Amino acid sequence: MAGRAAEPEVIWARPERAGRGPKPAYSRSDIVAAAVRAADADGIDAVSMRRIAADIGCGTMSLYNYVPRKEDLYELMVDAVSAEYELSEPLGTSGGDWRADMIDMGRQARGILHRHPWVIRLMTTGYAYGPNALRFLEHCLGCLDGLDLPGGAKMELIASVNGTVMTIVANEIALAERARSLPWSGEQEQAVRGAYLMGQLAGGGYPRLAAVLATAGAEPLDPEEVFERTLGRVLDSFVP
Amino acid sequence: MAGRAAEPEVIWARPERAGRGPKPAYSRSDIVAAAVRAADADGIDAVSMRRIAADIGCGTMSLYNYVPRKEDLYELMVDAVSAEYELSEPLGTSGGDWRADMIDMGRQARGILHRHPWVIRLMTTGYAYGPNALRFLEHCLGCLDGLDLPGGAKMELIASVNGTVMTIVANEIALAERARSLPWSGEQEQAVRGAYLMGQLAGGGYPRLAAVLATAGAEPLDPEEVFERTLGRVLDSFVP
DNA sequence: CCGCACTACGTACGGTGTACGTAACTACGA
DNA sequence: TCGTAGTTACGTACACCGTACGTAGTGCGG
Repeated sequence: MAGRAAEPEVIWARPERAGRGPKPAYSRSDIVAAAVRAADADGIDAVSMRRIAADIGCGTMSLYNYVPRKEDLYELMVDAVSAEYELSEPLGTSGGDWRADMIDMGRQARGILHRHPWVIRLMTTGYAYGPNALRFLEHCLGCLDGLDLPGGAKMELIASVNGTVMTIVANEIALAERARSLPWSGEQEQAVRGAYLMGQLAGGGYPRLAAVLATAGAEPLDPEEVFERTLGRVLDSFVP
Repeated sequence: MAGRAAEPEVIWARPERAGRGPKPAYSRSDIVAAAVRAADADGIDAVSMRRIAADIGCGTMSLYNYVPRKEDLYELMVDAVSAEYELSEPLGTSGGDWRADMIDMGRQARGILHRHPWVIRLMTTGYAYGPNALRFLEHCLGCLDGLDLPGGAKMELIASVNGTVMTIVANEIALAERARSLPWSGEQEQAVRGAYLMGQLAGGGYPRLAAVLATAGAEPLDPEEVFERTLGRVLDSFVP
């Protein structure tokens, strides 16, 4: 019997190497790195077991010795990417300014999500408790050490910052990511959708929306500015 | 030549019925309704062209006369579901209290997302400008009519409310949705993951996290309470 | 009334995740 | 020390996916 039974398990609790058989020719991190590379280059849908196996240079089914199911590979990918956080030790980089620390975390998260847009799709499907996620949480709690807030509220603050960053970046990259799976270019898509929207607005059925987009939509707003402002608002909402 | 060329187009601009040939046997809304039913019942991954065709009672490829690509079907599904908003006419239900109106919108959004959890996956991939989305935006702007805020800020407020609701509900249903694609039950999954987490916390590597979860995690917190509190914070962050 | 755009549908292609069987190899228990 | 159990690698096969393409029939616009 080759594969182990389909018992409930968590990938993090599964040892990478069992003591018995021949030495594995590859490693779990090789596989995850290849998957991340593929997703960065061609989107999450391009991550297939066959492609990764080809990249690594092994047979497709050999991967299942390292990763029991593709879902687990996703989970490993998300955690691998959250290793990119630079978590200054032992506390925040600002020497006690929790607000600056959380803004730094938000900016870092934004950078990570821009480098790996597929993370958004994966994270909305659930997993967020790998080793690196735990280190991240612990670090954030450390930054909030001096803050006079109950523990639950601190967790909510961290979750709000993360969630806000994710939705903002999701908006920022929506068009670009969507264009990846389309048979035409992103510019064409934007043009066609813009034309449709303008046509609808010209119809007069949405007067307020038309007014807002006519004035505010005249010059496109700076993404950095929106990001900083929104993040600031989130923090203010916890400690005004 | 049967299919039309792969030119950039938006599903909303494509007329459902062209004047020339025989009367279509089905309708776009039939197909979308079947897709929504399938997604509600078995998750978004269960929505396949073959299954919908079987539900409808037609050949698989006939669907492509109504929906050029599956992505467009997704877009139609999202908009179909946003028709479930009850948008009181002509303004908010509260006679000028924008705060109550936006809270109502948030609660309705939460209900919709709980009824159709797959919407979260689809919306993070982009499309949000179908007819019902436009009606929703226009309505929200109407609710904010009396509010002294620039148009851009109003749009940010609406986006923040929507984004917040989405991330909250994503967390609320993460486990349940994840369990759908697993070969074991959600309870087993939760048990195994909880055990792993407890083991990690017991290791002493995450003292602050362990402390927070030990006190705050003793009795599980009420989702309604978290939702209302978070939503309130978002509104406060715009107009304190 | 003719022609053509449109409908419906079957077949087929290239892709997916992964169950299962086989053969080689190694570390442990006796 | 040696047999054997468990692990590794990998090929084959299955069921499913989206959809390109071809064909036949239908009914409106010129």
